[in-house]
Amino acid sequence: MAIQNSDIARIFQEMADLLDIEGANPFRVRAYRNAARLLSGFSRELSEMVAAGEDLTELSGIGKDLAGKIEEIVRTGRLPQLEALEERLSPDLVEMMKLPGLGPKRVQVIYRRLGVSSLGELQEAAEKGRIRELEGFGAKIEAEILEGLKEHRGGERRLKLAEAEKRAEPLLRYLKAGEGMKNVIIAGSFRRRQETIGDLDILVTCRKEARVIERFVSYEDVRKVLSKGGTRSTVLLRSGLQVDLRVVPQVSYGAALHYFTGSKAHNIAVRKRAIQRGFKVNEYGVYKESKRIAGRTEQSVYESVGLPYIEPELRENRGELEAAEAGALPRLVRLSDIQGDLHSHTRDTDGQASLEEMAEAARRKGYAYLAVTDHSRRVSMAKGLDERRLVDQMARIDALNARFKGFRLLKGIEVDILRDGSLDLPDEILRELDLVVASVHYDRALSRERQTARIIRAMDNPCVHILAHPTGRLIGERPPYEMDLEKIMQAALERGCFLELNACPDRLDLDDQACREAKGMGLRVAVSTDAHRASDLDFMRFGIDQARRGWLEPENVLNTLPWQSLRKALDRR
DNA sequence: GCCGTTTTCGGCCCGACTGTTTTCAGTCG
Repeated sequence: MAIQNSDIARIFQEMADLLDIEGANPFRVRAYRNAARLLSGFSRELSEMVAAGEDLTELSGIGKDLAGKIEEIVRTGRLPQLEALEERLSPDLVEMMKLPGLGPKRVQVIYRRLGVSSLGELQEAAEKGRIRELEGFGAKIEAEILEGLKEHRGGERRLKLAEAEKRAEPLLRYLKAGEGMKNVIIAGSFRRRQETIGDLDILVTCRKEARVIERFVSYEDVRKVLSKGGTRSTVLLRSGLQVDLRVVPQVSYGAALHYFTGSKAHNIAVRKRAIQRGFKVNEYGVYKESKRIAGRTEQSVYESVGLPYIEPELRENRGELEAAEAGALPRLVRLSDIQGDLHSHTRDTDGQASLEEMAEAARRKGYAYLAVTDHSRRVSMAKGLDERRLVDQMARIDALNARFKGFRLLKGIEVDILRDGSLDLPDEILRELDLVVASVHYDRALSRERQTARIIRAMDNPCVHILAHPTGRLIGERPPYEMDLEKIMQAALERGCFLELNACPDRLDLDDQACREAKGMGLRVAVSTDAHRASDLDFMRFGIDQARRGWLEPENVLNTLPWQSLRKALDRR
């Protein structure tokens, strides 16, 4: 198994943490952290770039030294410098740094003075009251460490965006109902529409700052107030979700919104531009000397650094500033561009609504079409359709369509890709359908080579139009199966097939990086909900969020096409 | 360790809050 970018990123991250604890030059530490962040979100595999002899120092943040280390890791899977550091210190110290209240400096003191090098020893030292005796420590920090160790066992977890929305809505309603509240908005990764959320960052403008904070900490769902100041507070909700709230004056709203939306990397890049122009950007505004020259709106912040407005979904420092500079920002696809949904299920298999109910729900959305793509027979658990039942469903769809004007149900199937890459239903019947979506549900554990070959073989069949949930991942639960996605994308492009961005918030498969890669090679993506009930059609907006994070424009999305154009696009002959 | 329309040295994003101090260091985002 080749070294993946995430492996290299993890090694650099650990290097950074251990160097930090050791007291190394903080900028050297930052260089490792920057590199780790860069690599973890990088769409091409470094191992392939190394194999191709490409110059890694072309990447911003990677110099001669780090390029050499990357090559070494790709070649050997190891980094001797990290092993030497682990030898000198202890890999457990990295875990310690994740506890609240413990950063590199305090971990260093605990390690040096008490000889504590594991979480178990840390717990013992804290319980014996030895932490509080250390200089710069006290009873509070000691208690916090014990508390943190308890939480740590639960493991850190990020909420899926859809779950975060459910928790955020009542809190937002509660805050907005307060007296004198102007703007109340969730910033952070939530606003950037990242697929998972670590915490919520809420921004409020209001004249009476103290009142906002008071109202916030007295929300009924607050389990613990972690910090509380004049303009900022952090609480832990009963669900375990951490929420930060900041209050800023109205004149700073845009600057604060920009600041707290992030990402951190994007903000740093914007601030660097400001410095080059002799300005300073912080959460209160853009300043020349001590005079505020912008900050009421986000637009004004970008203008001050000579850029057009950049949509939150793009703010990851993955080239959006350069694109903005060049006037080449994408016109991101919007929910209103979507003409229909190309993946849905009914009661005939494992869905919960009838054909008619699904059609009505799609019509209410103003769609021009909805593809009914129930499972094929192999998925017996879901009562997958055989030929006879599929023919029966097709007849019922024809009957329904006769009643509709300006809308049609598309006759389709989600046909299983069998172990050898053949399809679960014969071509004769697949040819009769408007749309064939193919997907993998079984034999997920094949080798990378076999899985890739299997999927490409399925697309060799000219009946197949769309590869559904291409990587099979379930966010936070199941990793993608081993496969060469780039090769599959290339194969799809050559064959006139499309890949799906499954909009179900548990999947969001393809992810943002893959979408961007598809766009780069001219491969269109179908954003589909995989709805199993009428209300699931609303998942479309999560798909659109992810598509926007992947820089997709309307013309990169298959189902922005009206039916007649879509029909032509699906024609593989 | 990286980087360069103030370049190969000397910088590197910035402010709030907390706990432990008695003016500040460490952590966090």
